[in-house]
Amino acid sequence: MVVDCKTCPLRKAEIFDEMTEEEIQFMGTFKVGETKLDKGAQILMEGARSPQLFTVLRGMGLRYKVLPNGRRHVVNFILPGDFLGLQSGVMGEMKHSAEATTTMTLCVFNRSDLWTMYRQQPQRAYDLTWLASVEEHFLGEALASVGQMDAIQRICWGLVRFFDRCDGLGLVSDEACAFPYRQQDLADAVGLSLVHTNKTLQKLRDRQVLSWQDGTLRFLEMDVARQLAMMEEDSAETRPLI
Amino acid sequence: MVVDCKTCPLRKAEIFDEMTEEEIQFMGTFKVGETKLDKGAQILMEGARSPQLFTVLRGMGLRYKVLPNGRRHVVNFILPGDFLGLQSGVMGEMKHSAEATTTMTLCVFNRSDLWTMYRQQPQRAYDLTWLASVEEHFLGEALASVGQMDAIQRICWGLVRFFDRCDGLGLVSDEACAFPYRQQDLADAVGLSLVHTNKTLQKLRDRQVLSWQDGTLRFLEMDVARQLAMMEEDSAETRPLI
DNA sequence: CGACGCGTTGAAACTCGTCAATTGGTGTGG
DNA sequence: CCACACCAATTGACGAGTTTCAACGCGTCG
Repeated sequence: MVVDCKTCPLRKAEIFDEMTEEEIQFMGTFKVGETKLDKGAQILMEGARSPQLFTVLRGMGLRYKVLPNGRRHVVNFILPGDFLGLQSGVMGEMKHSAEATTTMTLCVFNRSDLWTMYRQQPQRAYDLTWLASVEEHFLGEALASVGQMDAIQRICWGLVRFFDRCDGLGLVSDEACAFPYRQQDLADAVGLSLVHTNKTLQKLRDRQVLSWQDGTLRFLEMDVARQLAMMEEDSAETRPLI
Repeated sequence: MVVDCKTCPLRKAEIFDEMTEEEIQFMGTFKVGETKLDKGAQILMEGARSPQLFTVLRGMGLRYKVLPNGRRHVVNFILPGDFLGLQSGVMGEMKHSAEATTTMTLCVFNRSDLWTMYRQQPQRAYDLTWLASVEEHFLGEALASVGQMDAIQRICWGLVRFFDRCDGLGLVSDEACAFPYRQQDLADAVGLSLVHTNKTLQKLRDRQVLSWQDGTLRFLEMDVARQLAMMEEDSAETRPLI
């Protein structure tokens, strides 16, 4: 039942870089197993020193931080191909938590092998830095979005961003993609209250910009949504897959 | 006039990891020169493909993004020891701009030597990933702060964070540190309007939590400020210096 | 001297958060 | 099979927090 890296279905997605035979070979030895998680399960906990790193093979989840006052901020949505635990890998402990929103399957790697990778596979090491940089870039955009936009713009931004990521992974069919989260999750991601998020979604539905029901997200007027979100057309740059 | 890596004054700061002789040696060959910038000068421009990377030797600045609607978000304040241009180094182009707030001196590296570093100095490569991870961590905190806190909390968060960074660099003396920015910069960093930032600062002054005048920041009640910012005591973890 | 940048202040308008109550769907136990 | 609890989505009302507009003071610079 375990997926062999050689035939990993994720690599087919257009968003990922090509990999050499040698790299695939190496990833095969790096991977030590798979984990299957039920929906709602915790993947990582803030402050934990997990000895393991993961790549999401199937399913969706979310990363979040909980503030001392009890409020939660959703840092990002987790999609297939995402690499989890890099912070604990290099910094010693996780700086945020992660949980499964749907059932998920994760490829498991040993943190202790990370250093081997840096010595023996400089290209893969470079890719890891790349990933961290991409994440930094994303968080920078999220920060600008939450800091400078109003409710409608932020909601559009969050949903368009999610849609584009799904698109790159080939998860969009018929102009629609799965969005298995609750309104509360979206609210915590863009820094709005649940009630206001709900009312803003209502406006976007009324204006025929998008629809979201039964866990399915669909943009009826993508160009309007992009304009509201102040995002360019998805650039379709490729990125590494670990 | 050019500082030799062997005698780099920055390395003395307690916040930075110890470096081996070999690493210092390598950095000496990696460094190709220095640049001095006047206040207000652009360091990096969003979208640019700079062939150079920098480490801040002296001075302060800020990183920011400009949104299509003209609004600006200050992503972070730039302090000595910060490494600039990693995104353009690994991803091809900068995802934000940076400018000097005071006069600055930068160590200059060639982007083309980065790959050599990955092949020959895995420890330094690892450090680069660490840096990107730290930055990601910081942005995650900023995101949670801007997304979930009110004005007083956000302002405290931004200023305490800055103060702690200065502290780690040995830039705090007499309980005070330099803060050479405008209120507008702080406002753009925490996602508030200039006017409201001003009034919130007034409250913090009235409550005797902090003072900020003539470019000098001082906390009169640091524990109150930390509580408002919902931050723990500064953990004094060390980090690599590139 | 006048222009300009930055900090400051007051008032009005508005966005957004909180409180409260309702609906519909789902699962569980009697 | 129904009663009940529970969760997510929804809606209305109200008030707090923030933004925007406008004006003024102060210092610097040409």
